[in-house]
Amino acid sequence: MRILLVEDDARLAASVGQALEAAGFVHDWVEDGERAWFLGDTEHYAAVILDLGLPRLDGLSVLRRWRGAGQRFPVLILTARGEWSERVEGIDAGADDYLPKPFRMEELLARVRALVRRAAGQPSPVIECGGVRLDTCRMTVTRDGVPVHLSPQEYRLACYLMQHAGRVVSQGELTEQLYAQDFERDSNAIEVLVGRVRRKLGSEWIQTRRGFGYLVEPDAD
Amino acid sequence: MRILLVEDDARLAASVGQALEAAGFVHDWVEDGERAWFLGDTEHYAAVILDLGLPRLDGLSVLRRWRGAGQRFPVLILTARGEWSERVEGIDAGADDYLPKPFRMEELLARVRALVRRAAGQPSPVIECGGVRLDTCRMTVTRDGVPVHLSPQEYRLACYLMQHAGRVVSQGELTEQLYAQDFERDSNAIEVLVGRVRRKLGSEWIQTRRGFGYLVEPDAD
DNA sequence: CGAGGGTTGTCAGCAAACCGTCAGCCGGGT
DNA sequence: ACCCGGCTGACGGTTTGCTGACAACCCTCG
Repeated sequence: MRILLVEDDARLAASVGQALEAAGFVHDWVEDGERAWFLGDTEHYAAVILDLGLPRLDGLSVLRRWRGAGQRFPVLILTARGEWSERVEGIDAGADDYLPKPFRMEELLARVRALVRRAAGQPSPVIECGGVRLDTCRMTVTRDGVPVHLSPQEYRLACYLMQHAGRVVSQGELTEQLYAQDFERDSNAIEVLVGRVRRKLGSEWIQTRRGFGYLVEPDAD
Repeated sequence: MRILLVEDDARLAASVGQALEAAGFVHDWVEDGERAWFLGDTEHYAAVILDLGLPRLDGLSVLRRWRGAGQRFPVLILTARGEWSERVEGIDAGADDYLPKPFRMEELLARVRALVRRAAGQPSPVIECGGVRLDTCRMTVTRDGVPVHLSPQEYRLACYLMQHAGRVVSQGELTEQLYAQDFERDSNAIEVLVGRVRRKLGSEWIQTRRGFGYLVEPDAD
């Protein structure tokens, strides 16, 4: 689950980044609007955390450019003061959520989780597919009611596949979501990871669509 | 666009209702959690505005019940105090957004608009022609309900023909679609491919227009 | 500081699937 | 009958994905 963090205050960015990693997200951090615009336009993020006061290119302008270019990823806006007119402006510019500084790190994480979930069309924090239940708040996984221990990377893979259950997810997409941008392209790390998750959650749980990617079936509903 | 408003303060409900109507929404108003739960489960809403402090059945419980029952509509939570732990709890219970009282009516409307916009559905990813059903998300194909396995290239061919059902598609066009530009011109690869697909999906399914190309019939509708 | 356990990417070997090629066949239109 | 466009079965080189072993790395604990 890859997040773009746009924040020029290095200290704040560091603590947010740390919290994101601890919560199981991978993140890229940029400090100015120009670079944010470029990355948002070229990479594929599950969500963006966007500070409004930025050097070089203002946050709202970046957001409008993204939306103008058809980018759909959810955006959470951070700003120093909770001026309500600014909130409306931000939301109408295409933001999906708004958080005034100062904020509790827990709240930021909850909102990011909610955004990612919602963008994946999955409003509940507990996802269930084929006997596997994943609680995104507690970061726990059970299979047929039995707790299963997944390593962080395994958890991220299972989580992403479940959030996109019913859709084939390519290796490239997984690589983008699970690793930072400078990861070596032709590695079989994903295959190995899939193998490890299969061993824990059942070999049939992740299906292979040869030549296209992987798929987990959603529960009927 | 129908909105469910769950709010026990009659005065506030009236002014929110008025604002919603002015913004072009139709709304139903209920005052207690029991009735809210019932309506949310039986009617179909574009979004729900949910107050947390409710008589008879608490707002968070209502939300959890809805989500437990698989209801997907976006929910915006209202609550009297901006207690951060409550926000986290609400969002993790499956809410899509959160607004502390007191709030500006404009901000509420902006958020509701954003929620409705985001929840708007996508077109169906399933194509069907002559008993063959192709799911572009799962990349699966069934014939008369029976799953059929197609290789990547076969899948692409079937997909392209179905997307252009009712039209004759030439071999040249198929070559352009399925292969890189430098593909050898006088190869019978397409013919072989068509043959393989026919064996799996029925020999009549792809018709030959000698000298022109291939054709699959669209379903009448 | 070092041992030990857990995590995760790399690598090599393997099995299966994939897919273009080819040669020969078929069948309809002139 | 003849020809040309299309069909088909067989073949094998290549690609793809899976797996076990291994090593680097990062913890924690003694």
